[in-house]
Amino acid sequence: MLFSTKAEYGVRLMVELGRQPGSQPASLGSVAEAENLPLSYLEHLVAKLRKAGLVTSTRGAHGGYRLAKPAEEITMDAVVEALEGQIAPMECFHDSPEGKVLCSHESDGDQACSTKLLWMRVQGGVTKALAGTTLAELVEFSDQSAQKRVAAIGSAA
Amino acid sequence: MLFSTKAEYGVRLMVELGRQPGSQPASLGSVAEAENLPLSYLEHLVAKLRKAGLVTSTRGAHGGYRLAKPAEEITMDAVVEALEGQIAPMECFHDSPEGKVLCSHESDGDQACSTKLLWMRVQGGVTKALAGTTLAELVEFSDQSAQKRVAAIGSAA
DNA sequence: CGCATAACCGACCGCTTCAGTAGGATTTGA
DNA sequence: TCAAATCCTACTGAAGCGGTCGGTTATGCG
Repeated sequence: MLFSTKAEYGVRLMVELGRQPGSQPASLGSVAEAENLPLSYLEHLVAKLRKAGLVTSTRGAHGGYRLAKPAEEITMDAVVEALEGQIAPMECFHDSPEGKVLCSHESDGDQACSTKLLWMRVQGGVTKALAGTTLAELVEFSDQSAQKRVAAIGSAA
Repeated sequence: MLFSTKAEYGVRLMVELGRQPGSQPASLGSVAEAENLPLSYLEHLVAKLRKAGLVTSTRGAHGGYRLAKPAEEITMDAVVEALEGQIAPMECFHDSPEGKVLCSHESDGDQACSTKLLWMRVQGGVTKALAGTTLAELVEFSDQSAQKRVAAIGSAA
């Protein structure tokens, strides 16, 4: 598996917040119930999202979480990275200060290790997919399928 | 990390075999030395590659491993999949009998879970990168950088 | 004020995988 | 026969995953 359930649960959590009308905060409890996920585990995940500045929280009664930005401005690379940590295909891959991708096997100069070409392409494919998807898209996507369900029930009745 | 060192080491191993002149078998020991990797660990990896039909082996003295097919016909999705197992972005993702990708959260009908769109795109990006890269490309890539090194040393002397 | 409701925080736990080691059995060329 | 090699199984320490639990703090409401 490329990603663990942390990404899965976390994305579902974000979508649920995105579905919330207005900017009303949703309690973790309600999210956990809606998505059928363990509340105490979600607490860990939402903490990461908060530290990454993707959600804001209000404490106390009737408190909860809401998106820190409009869903259109939240791309999924930020969400997944907040949950899973730096996204790289391989351990020896990290962003250098100049933003370039370097393999730790190329100690100095322009010497390239044999796998670099491959991981560069994989990295590109993944980040393109993640950065090219906004939370708003996922919210709309899930709304559509919900409407389908309602329509099906309606026509059956 | 998307992949473990199993993929890294395994790909390097395959490249090393691809660099071998003729169809001469290379012993694991020589590969381990060339790539500076633990021999006893490579044994596990090469076993997976052999079971996947990517390399063939000849036992006994002067034995070793060679590619089962020309490097041009070996795509990296097969290699990585042999080493890491089925490549899917998420646990709930598996190929259905008809080849379609299904999420186990959509129990029946056309109900889609909110994350499906995202993982579909990620899956597409990764498989496109892996299936679109042949072992021959990586061999050529590593040969080029080796030539660069030789040239650099030559000009320095 | 007091209480319920929530966010917060850290410790712990069983399980699986990772990365590697160890030891031996088997096959084969010289 | 011996050395070199593949092959196979079992084991291990460390780390991450997927939670659980208990407790603390903040806040709205009656």
